[in-house]
Amino acid sequence: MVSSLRARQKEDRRIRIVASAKTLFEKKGYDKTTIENIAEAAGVSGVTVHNYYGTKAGVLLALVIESDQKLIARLQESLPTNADDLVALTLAFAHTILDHAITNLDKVIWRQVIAAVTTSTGTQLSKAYFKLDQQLAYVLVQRIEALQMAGKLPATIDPVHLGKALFHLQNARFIQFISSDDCSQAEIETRLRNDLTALFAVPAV
Amino acid sequence: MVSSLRARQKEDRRIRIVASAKTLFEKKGYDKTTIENIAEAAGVSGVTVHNYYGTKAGVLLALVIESDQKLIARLQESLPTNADDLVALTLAFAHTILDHAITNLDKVIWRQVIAAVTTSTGTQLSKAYFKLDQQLAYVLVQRIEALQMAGKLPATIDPVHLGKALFHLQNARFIQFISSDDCSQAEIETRLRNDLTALFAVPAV
DNA sequence: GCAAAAAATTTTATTGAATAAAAAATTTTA
DNA sequence: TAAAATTTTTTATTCAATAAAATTTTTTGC
Repeated sequence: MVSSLRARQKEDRRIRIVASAKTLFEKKGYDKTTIENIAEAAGVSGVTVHNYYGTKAGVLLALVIESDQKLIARLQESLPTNADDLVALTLAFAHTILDHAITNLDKVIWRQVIAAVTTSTGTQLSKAYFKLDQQLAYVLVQRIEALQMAGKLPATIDPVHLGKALFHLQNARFIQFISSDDCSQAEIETRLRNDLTALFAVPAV
Repeated sequence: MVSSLRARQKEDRRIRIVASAKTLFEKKGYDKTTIENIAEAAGVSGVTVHNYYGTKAGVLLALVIESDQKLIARLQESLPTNADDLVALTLAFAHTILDHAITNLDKVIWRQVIAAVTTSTGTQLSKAYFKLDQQLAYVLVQRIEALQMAGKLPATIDPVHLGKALFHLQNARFIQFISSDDCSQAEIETRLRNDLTALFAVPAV
């Protein structure tokens, strides 16, 4: 048997639960959507939703993981391999991420995502999320390597260290972006630019 | 009246609630401590705890804000004004913060703090928390200014931008530290050092 | 093809967070 | 000291989360 009836049914339910949740979160908002609402829309019992995803935030995380996989694909093809410099590259990277985030979910929901990821350390879903974060960072690392190959960065720099540092900085600004209702995308990109300008002006010891 | 009886009683209750919560969180852990437990220990009703702090996480936040005020004081006197270079300064800054964090609360509780801060955007408590974060960042800015005055940093650099960037990076690593049970303080400090070394090796455009 | 075994879902029940409204108690103030 | 104002407590409800028992459905062995 390639995949048992049971496995197919399970997969089916997973898909229905996540799809129903996405629709409801968008329509009613995260807080006003109950597990029971999701369960009803998906045609399962509330306890089944818990059995599958543990918590309401777990369902949200599953949904974000799906969307993040698309983001990585988008970054891998759209992020230029021949950027002029590191500032331009990092800003393009951040721009794509912010853009993707805000077109998919609103800030209130993203806050729940951050909260869910930090509190549910150790679970399958949070591990999957962190893995995607690593993949995201690695896209940047690859472009930095290309930049270095093109002679636009000193050969002494470790691209992995640099990529991770820039990713963390971008991520910190991302969290700041979603944490405040009145912080525009343009504003956060300006701040990131200021970060980079200041950091790169520091001479190596 | 300097302070009415009512105001004094209110302040008294606040103190009792936060103190009881701290004791209980340490003894039983955050999850196993109920609002009712805290209320009982503080000699008030459960609803009063809600009226005062909104949520259980709100009580935790109040407790962290207290502790963070001490941290700022500690940093202001102990963080050297005559550091050798920016790497040493930033690492000393991070070290003090990590040290303070881990001696006051365990990682599991810190995760709840991060979650609470991100989800409760707009509340009094989260505003107070962000304000302390700013003060923390400003301590670093001041030391960077001193470094610049001493001729150890180019005069063209904006100390505010640089300080904020470094604070965000430090904060990102702090969150990574508390997000994993098997990530030592030494390990995170090494990572931060790698971040800084890589970033400062990038030439200005 | 059928019956026993295995697996998964649903039902049922409980705890605790969060919130709202009414009731009760206490402090203020006139 | 009595009325007014404020605050806490009581009471009640919704929903997340979890556990255990009961039920249904799929597998598997014959």
